[in-house]
Amino acid sequence: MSKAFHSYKNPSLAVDLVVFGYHDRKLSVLLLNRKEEPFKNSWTLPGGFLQIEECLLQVCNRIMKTKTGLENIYLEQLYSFDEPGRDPRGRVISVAHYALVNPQRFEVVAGNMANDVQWFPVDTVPQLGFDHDQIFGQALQRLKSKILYYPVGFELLDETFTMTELHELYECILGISIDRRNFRRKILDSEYIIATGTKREGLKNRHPDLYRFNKQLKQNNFQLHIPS
Amino acid sequence: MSKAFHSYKNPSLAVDLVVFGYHDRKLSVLLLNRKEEPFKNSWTLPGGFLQIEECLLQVCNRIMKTKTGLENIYLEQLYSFDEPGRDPRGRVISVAHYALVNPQRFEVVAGNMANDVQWFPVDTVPQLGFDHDQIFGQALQRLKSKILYYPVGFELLDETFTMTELHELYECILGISIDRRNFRRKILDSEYIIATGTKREGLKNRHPDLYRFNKQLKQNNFQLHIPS
DNA sequence: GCAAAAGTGTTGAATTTACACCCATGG
DNA sequence: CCATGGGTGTAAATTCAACACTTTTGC
Repeated sequence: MSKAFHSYKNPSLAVDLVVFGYHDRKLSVLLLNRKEEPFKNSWTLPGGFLQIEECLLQVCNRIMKTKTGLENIYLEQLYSFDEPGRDPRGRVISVAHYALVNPQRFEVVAGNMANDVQWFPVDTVPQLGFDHDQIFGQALQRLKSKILYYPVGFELLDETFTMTELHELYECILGISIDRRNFRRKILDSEYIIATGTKREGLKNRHPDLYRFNKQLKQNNFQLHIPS
Repeated sequence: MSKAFHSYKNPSLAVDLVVFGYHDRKLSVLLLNRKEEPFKNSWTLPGGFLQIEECLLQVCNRIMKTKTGLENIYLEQLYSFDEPGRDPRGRVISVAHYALVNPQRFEVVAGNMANDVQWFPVDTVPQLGFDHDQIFGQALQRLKSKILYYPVGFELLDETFTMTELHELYECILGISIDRRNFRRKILDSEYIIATGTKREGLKNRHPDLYRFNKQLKQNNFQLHIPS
């Protein structure tokens, strides 16, 4: 290594996670109640520091597992936050990521660093510690944009789902109402989903068709238009 | 500070810049020829390490100035790259940014760290050192997507410009041909540009109207559709 | 047979595309 | 007066938006 390479002091590098889940027809985010200062007893995003040998996705997965008990979930890098005062303990740069989880399939567990772990519907999120309000807002914005042209929503549903469930998910995330029939046509034309040939049983009304996400999708031919 | 806060060794934090310029009807990128190992005499993106007290945009601006002589240019964060082997000197995580420059308005100068600084048309970029091929590719992709819904292209042109110049810029960046008349209508309807009322003089044909970017733009009402 | 949710199709409106003519300028 | 590039409009095709009836099921 060159001498110059060592002559820099480095800020701490962290990761913060915006974990979205869809539960009871509500989009929620997973928050931790901190057991220690700073922001003791405040709600914050799960996060943690990077060890020298780890890569970012590894850190994310480690934090997921140890702080919330979740494993094997959809993760995407969001943005790096570097405001000098963002962490009162010192200079910390955080590479924020967001994750999409189907909460039915996982049980969340508070790790020993937190008093509590809880899902908050996105419209009832309390004020968060650090700059996590900003990170959360940006993640929500990203999710809203991305769902319009990429089938990211399927991560939030079960393996198979009905058209109505997918429709409600879109309305919930975007916060608008979308014509049921136009939505169906749009989604089916895009070939993002495939009918399984089976129907959901045990409902008191007509049994709806079940679909699954088409993983062998060649390309993005989906663009949902939202009325302004 | 808590004890835990100090117990992490931190990787070096760097910034790499993909500087785009538009010159002679070509989209170009600014590359540095390295004077030192690693990748001595190879072309790379300009980049540098973050000092403990700097924020990311400050680093970008410092590198711009010292390595290329450019100041006061459009900058946007792209992505953080963290492959463990990406820098042979050790563990370096790079927060890549991209920049848009009007090369007419600036003279590029090689800093004392580089043999040479040069604009390369994006379709003739040589193989780059580090993982800079990947960073460059991702930046180009981002620029192509962004120009479809955000008036980012104006940073590459002069303060005032003709419709034809803007049209050619779009065709060049997207690598497609766009109907001149439909493009004009789309752009004018979006109110992204304002006619200055003056015309470009001194041409041998009809004098075209000059426009400027509308900086008091309320919202994004622009969406360029590209035929698939 | 009735209430509740799911499946299906059509029509008018808006947008996009394709395309051609006239105008201003310099030589 | 002519060659070159710049300005403008219209008609057809496509896509989007709005909307209503029929089917299946459990009770």
